[in-house]
Amino acid sequence: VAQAKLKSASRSTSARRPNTLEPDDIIAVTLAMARKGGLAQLSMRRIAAELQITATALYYHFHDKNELLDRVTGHIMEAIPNPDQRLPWTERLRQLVLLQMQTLLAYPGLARFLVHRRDSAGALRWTEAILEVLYDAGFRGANLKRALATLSFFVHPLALADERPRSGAVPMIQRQLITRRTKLAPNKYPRLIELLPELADYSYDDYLPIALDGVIAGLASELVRVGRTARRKSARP
Amino acid sequence: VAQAKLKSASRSTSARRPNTLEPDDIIAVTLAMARKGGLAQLSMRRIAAELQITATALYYHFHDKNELLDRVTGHIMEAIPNPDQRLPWTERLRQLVLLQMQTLLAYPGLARFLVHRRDSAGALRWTEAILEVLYDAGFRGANLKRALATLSFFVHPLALADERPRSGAVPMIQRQLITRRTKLAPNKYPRLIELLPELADYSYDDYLPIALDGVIAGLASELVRVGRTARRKSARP
DNA sequence: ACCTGAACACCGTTCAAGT
DNA sequence: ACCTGAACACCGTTCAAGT
Repeated sequence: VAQAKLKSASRSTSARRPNTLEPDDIIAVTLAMARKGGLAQLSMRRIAAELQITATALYYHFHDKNELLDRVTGHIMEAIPNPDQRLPWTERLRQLVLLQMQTLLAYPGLARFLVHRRDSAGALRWTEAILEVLYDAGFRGANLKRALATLSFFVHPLALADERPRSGAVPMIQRQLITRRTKLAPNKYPRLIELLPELADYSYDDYLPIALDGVIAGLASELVRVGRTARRKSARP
Repeated sequence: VAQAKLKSASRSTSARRPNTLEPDDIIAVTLAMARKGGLAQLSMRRIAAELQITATALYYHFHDKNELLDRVTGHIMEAIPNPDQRLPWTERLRQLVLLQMQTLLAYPGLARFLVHRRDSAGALRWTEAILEVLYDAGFRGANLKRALATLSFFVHPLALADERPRSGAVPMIQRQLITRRTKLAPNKYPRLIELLPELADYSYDDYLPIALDGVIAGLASELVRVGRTARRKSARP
């Protein structure tokens, strides 16, 4: 969808000079590459090769790699649809955060870029989307800050990774690997060894929605408490 | 502390051949470099230069960079002290997680390495330390899994970064940067612009303990609910 | 205006060769 | 046993030169 928009935009602006390489073409190609292998795998030389130009030519259109990635990640984050506004805010927030996290996992290196460049288009879009839901839910002032912070600290560990996992469900504690390791140091990880049978091979994906529900429930209880206090205050005078 | 332990270990094993470079010497030097600039800044060539050898010499002592970093990060994570066991488990967990997070922030790139190598000594130490507290608190089986998962999803966003921030308190939403950006696209981030005055310049560090308390409170309520159910079940027959 | 080519200062890693 | 040196296949970026 985002790619199609880019293609038509470049075509209309380059109507007079059809064979000229436009910045939007570079972004579109980079976006396609990112979809396949994530951000971390992108290099100026690889992008240039895909475009059949030299790497240094890219520097004519963009000041540096960050500027190009800023544009690309902006498109990625803007492609995340906003959940239906008529849903209860808890469900709306749940859907939004799951979609955002899915996107961060689909593009390894994206989360790191957004944190590194907190003023990038993608980072602002992430914030804006969450603020829309929180505001409609009734969060204001200090509570809004707190809610935004709480959601900022809710990060899928695999969003830290630079490679896309080959299997769908990534086990947090992989019995094989741990067993090999712990055999080398049997008295270093007593609890881990003892609890391994009940912990082994559980995946992040299984517990993501559960953990998220916990976070949202916490936010909801904050909001209710604030609402009660506000009503009491306004009723007194 | 960890460095002193390494030094003496290498001295005792190399008593017969005092001028020989030991793997522990390499680890000690790498550890010192990591303390100054984080993991992300370490390269085989830089480590070798500090040791006054060639980069390729390192490959005689370690199979690859990951093996060296595995050892180094193991020492880093093992240097985190376990909180006093006599404390209430909620306080114990709070102290542990704050210390762990402080360590991850002190060594940019460490969090990413631990996620990338979930069977590394450092990653296992992280898990072991948390399991010790959760087990003593009374978490078992599915609840233990859930608690561990919940804590896994609690990640400081700046742990994703590769550079240590120069200033102590890093603002999540920096008024200057955002204002510059949003002026270029005034109708793209309506909520962000509207709420900027009340959101601006608040730091992650201010909200970290608050967010953590929320997570721990959630875990505690889980534990209480489970305890009640178990007592009811055992009282019935 | 738009792009190339050479160059610089980096990476991780392999491998034959030296002592 | 322990290390060097050359080499390979990469990086991001600058800058003079071409058309």
